[in-house]
Amino acid sequence: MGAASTRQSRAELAPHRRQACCALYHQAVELVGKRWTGAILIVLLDGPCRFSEVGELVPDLSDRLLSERMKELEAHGIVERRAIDPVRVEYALTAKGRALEPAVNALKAWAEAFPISHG
Amino acid sequence: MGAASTRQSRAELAPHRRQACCALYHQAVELVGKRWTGAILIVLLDGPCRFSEVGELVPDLSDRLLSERMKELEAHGIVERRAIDPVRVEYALTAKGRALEPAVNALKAWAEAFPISHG
DNA sequence: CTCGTTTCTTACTTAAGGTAAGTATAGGTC
DNA sequence: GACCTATACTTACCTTAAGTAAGAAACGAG
Repeated sequence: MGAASTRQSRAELAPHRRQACCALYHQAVELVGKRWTGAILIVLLDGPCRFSEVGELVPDLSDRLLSERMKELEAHGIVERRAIDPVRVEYALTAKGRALEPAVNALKAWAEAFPISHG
Repeated sequence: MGAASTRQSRAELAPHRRQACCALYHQAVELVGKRWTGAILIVLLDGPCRFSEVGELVPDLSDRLLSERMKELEAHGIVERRAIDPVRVEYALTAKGRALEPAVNALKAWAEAFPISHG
């Protein structure tokens, strides 16, 4: 509620001359764009994967964050958790998760066409 | 360098059975997916925009973060800063920035097809 | 039964984000 | 020409999220 005060007066003065940032898109980009989430998704788009396999395939991702991100993605119905036994767990994308493929591929194509310089 | 140690032994044991998360894509998703960046981009894709206009169109985005994100996007050659006079400034996407449109549209389509529940 | 592996969890430190206020420049008002 | 408002930031401070390290529970191998 804080930034609103900075902007409040302006927002009232500015009429709807232009489309405001769509709320659904905003929520999506804040979730999918969260740190590590994009990397986890591209790995899972290649097929179901064990916890530790995802960790191996995403450099510098710690167990703690991987566990946290997986829980978030599961809570949003993007990945499905399949416990083989209490020790072995497999994660797979749901239909909702697989529907992200075009977006991921488009971003990947952009990344390869316009590589980022330093990091 | 920290999480690497957690994973080091495993990474050595696991051969390249499956494609690892592509570095270029990873850098791109970490930049574009950064908080507020996606929202700023969708606003600028609609056309060049003043600093305060972007602020009006992205709810709850503070001046401080808008300034920070704009600097980052400019540093990566995604937006171009045009100072009309010392007080008035306009931001526009570069060709590299406009090339993000398919990715943004794909994510927007996903967001509208599979709305996110709570937030 | 001890050892190693896997999937987390808890406790703690550091980096990023959020809030509030201030700064510099320009233009307008009186 | 002192005073006010608007714009595009900047600085200082505090809170939340990310990163590090260590360990716990559930098996399976030997």
